[in-house]
Amino acid sequence: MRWEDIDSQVCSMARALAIFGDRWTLLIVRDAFRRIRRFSDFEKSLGITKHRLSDRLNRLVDEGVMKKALYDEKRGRYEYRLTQKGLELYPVLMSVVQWGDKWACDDDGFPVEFRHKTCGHVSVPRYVCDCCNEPIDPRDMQPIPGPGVERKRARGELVQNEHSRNM
Amino acid sequence: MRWEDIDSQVCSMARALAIFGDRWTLLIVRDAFRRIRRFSDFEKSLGITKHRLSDRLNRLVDEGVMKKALYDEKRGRYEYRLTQKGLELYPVLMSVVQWGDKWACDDDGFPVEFRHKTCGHVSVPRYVCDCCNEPIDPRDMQPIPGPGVERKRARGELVQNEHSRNM
DNA sequence: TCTATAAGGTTCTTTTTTGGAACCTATCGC
DNA sequence: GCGATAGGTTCCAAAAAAGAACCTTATAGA
Repeated sequence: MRWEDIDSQVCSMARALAIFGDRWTLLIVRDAFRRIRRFSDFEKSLGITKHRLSDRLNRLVDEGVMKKALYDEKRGRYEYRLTQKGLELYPVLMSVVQWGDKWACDDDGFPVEFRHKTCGHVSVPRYVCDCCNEPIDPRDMQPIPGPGVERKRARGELVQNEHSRNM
Repeated sequence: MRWEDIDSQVCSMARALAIFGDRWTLLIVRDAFRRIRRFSDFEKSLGITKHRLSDRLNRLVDEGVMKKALYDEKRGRYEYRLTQKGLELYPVLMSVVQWGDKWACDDDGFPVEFRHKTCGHVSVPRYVCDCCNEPIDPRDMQPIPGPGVERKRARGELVQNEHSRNM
């Protein structure tokens, strides 16, 4: 399968990764969360080539993850900012950072921690069930087909077992 | 910067993405969570070429995210299973899936939901502060340098402002 | 006025990485 | 013996990425 067809899978993960699952995109989003907004600042921060950066920023704008905002009318200069769609990538970034802190760290320890302004403490956010508030253990999560699968199945659009690859 | 040097950044995210931030790896891990274990089953599920799959599985084993387990001594056949390091990618996958459910969905709705066996309810896990249990808003999280940055800075190893790209 | 510089790109060329298909090897069931 | 199966490897063409050079407009400074 070509990567560009990956989002044809009935799988939210495949469709999400079609947008940000390449080499640089998530690092660009990371920088955007760090309030980097201008082309040249992304360039300096990432060490990415202009070509690639231009391409990735445009793609993020096309996908609605970032938006351009004019900041210099004379020269037609735009900043790149996260949209709501982009802001909601925060849990993705946070979980990647936490995993990296634990498993891809050098001997000096993790590079950064976070203070939760609301309560004032250094926080290590955790994933909990929105119902019982208990931390999630993968073995306790049982996948069940949602509407996106049931409706397609009712219309006979799914090949055998395709519903089983729908995480 | 070459992608293969990306993990030299003092950034947990860059170092994590150096391991699983390419096109296929996270989809392979997804399948592993779905109890797919054998080469040919990954191949069928993903539509990836053998070449690529072999390469990615070996890399995951090298990185300690998966391990090989002999299941047919005669033929020297191995299964690929997640290690603890791999199992702890669950929040990453889950947050990607949730984002995809919300933002990369077709009109039929999300393909899958999850029942939390512990409490018996359909659950949408969320990130909360481990201190005050409130849901996390990105704007409330203030990054502060951790030991991985402070120690390097004390040894004079950081160039100006490098600590500021350490998420 | 002339020149230099900066931002935000685009173009060109070379390397790397993919995708796709064909091929290989050992064992098993018949 | 004969085809099927699992788990690869090899080869080649196509796509994507890296690196450098170049372009355009505007503004700052000599």
